[in-house]
Amino acid sequence: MIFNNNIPIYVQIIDNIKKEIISGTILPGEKLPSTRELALKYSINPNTSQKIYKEMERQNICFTKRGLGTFVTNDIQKINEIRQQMANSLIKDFIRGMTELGFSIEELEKIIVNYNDEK
Amino acid sequence: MIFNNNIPIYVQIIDNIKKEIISGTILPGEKLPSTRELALKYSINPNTSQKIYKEMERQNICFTKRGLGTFVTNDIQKINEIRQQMANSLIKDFIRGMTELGFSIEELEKIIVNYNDEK
Amino acid sequence: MIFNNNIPIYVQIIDNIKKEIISGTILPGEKLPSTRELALKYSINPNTSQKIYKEMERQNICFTKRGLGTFVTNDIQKINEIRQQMANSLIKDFIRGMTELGFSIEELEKIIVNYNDEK
Amino acid sequence: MIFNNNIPIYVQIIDNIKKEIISGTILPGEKLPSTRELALKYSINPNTSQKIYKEMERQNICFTKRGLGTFVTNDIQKINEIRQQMANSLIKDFIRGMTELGFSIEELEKIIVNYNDEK
DNA sequence: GTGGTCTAGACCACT
DNA sequence: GTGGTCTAGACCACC
Repeated sequence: MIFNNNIPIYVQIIDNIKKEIISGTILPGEKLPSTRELALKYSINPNTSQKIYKEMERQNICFTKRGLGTFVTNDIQKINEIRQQMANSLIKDFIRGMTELGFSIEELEKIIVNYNDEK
Repeated sequence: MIFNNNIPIYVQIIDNIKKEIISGTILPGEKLPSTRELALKYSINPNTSQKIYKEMERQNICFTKRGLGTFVTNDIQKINEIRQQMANSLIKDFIRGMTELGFSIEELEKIIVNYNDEK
Repeated sequence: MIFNNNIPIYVQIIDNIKKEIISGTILPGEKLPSTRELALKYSINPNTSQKIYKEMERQNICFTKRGLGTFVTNDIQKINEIRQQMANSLIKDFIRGMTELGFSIEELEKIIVNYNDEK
Repeated sequence: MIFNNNIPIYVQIIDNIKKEIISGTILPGEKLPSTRELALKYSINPNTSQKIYKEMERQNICFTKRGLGTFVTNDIQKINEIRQQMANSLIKDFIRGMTELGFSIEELEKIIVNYNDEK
């Protein structure tokens, strides 16, 4: 994984893990890698792994069982909620940004449709 | 102007000025405020103004005449190019983000159309 | 290091570091001194160090790992390219300047040869 | 004339006029343009013209006759001296720069010879 | 008055 | 400890 230097690494990895959870690559209730494994996987410092799980726990995306590891939440509702949150944030940013650049919603529709056709 | 604490002030102001140029609030070739004026306008330090103009110059958005001031580029092509660049970046991020969350392009179309209707 | 008062200190130091990289005093991929160390080394303000590394990064001479430090590029090709660029710029300026003063290329050859002999 | 933003305009113009004198475009004893004419010619501020002549006078390149204008020195020796000065400065900078980049004098000879052949 | 450079020093997030 | 940002304020050359 290549990191964008302007966004904290831990935020980028959290985002990545969230997407794996939402897309089903990681299932609800599944055990996440240990902090050491995570550190190896992403070539980061174990301290950063720690920070990642701590922050995800704070967001109720996962929970820790002492001596067993960190697990993805079982709450499917919560997972859907996260998906919706992330989507809304993307949509809002996109539309706000584009209208500030002088694009109308009608133009945005065309752009999306054309984008589909190009592919 | 209210600043988002997670993004450097100078980046936010650059974005703002770019939008003023794109929207025609500031015309091609027009003189931009002096670094001191800019500092007053946004309640920032003149050093930050300096950083803003230097970075914009690096992006060929403006140029400097020694002792006279900083001016928006006369190159209208360049201004259009910036608008397109900013738009493309927004579009790419949006579509990539949404598809990673499992949305299809068709769904994106519906979201945009609905967004329009809601208003 | 003694600074020439007519050229910004940060430009002179960049030039110096570039030469250290080209000559192999600093190796590709090697960690550069921290901004604070650089500040001490050259008796400059840490802000000036910052400016130096930022500009060098812009020129793809080095890259930054957050919280770890600034490193010389690993791209040996790039380093050779910089050497060639710096050389070409010197050659061009020299020949243009001398021909403007009315020297022919033949005369330049003689000057260089004599310069060698004088030593 | 296109100015390099990193060198004072007045220095660039002085350099340019010196070259015109050395190359014979402007003859010894010839009247130079008035400050106003010079300002028009180079699209600069008359203050800058003033500064240019003042500095050239200081270097004994020209002299002023009250009410008549500014004239190039009649002293051909002086003109040759300036030529030699400018040349020496170019040569010194070139050789110093190139040796710092690791080029030997022999290589410099080849570069100059090849440069000739390319043309 | 204008931008460019620099110092001094602070605060922050990241590793 | 590392870089990144920012403030405060100074000095300079240039136009």
